[in-house]
Amino acid sequence: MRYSHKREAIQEIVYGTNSHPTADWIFQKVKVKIPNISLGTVYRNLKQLDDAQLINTIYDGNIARYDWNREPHDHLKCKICGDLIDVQLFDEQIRNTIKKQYKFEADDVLMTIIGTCHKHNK
Amino acid sequence: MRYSHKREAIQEIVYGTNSHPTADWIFQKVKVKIPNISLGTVYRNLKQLDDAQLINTIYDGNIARYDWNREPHDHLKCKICGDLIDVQLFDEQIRNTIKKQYKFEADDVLMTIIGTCHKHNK
DNA sequence: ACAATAATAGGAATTATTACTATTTATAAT
DNA sequence: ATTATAAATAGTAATAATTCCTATTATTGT
Repeated sequence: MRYSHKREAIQEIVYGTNSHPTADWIFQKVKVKIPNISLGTVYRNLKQLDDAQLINTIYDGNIARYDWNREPHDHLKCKICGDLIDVQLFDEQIRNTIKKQYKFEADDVLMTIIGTCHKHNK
Repeated sequence: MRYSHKREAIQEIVYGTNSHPTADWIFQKVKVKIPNISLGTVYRNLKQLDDAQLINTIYDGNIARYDWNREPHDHLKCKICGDLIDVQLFDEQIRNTIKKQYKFEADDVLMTIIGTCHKHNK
């Protein structure tokens, strides 16, 4: 993968937020610094960064979000405000159980817990 | 929700497969029985059936799939053949841990394990 | 400096899904 | 049974997210 000024800028933006941004959000941000960048370039580079294991792609409903956090982790999704919150659950335990119980070679455990976050406590 | 011949046919199709079909797959199937049905009708009725808790919507990457199985369960997704396999994991345990550890009122635990299914064993 | 080729802009194409509107249909009231 | 009502529908347009295409530009090895 050859160096590119634009890919670097895109990566910096993903690394600079905890908000699990969408491609379009990243596009809006990067456009401020590099006005002539195109949305296609953002998508292409996000894919390359994902392939290179530099970022992570999360599917939230039917929209892709991007995450700098490469550690195995899970998400709490608040059904009220839509926030995605990072949490660490029992990854290794689950992986091993699955392998034994279901004869399935597990690479990755994707877990999203839908509910209501603490901001909305009555 | 008023009775509809088409909704009944759509529901029967979802209930008649374990393949977690997409809206378009369902549309192709129902069209054989009811040739003048439209894709919009399929989407509208799938949404109504989901709202009425008669079926379940699963987001697989960024495509919606539908499932008759309303029991809390999880999925193994084979990265080679794309199959989604139903499994039962530790739902209650996870739900309770999350509630205590993260102050998050969990309604639903969505878990997908990415890996390689037994069909592809070398 | 230059050649090879990856990266890009800009826009078209694609895919999944939702929205709109005139017409049809289920069903409740007469 | 007839009629009134509002939900359901077909057919199509619109939208949203993403990918594809092609002529041009930029990076990098020599």
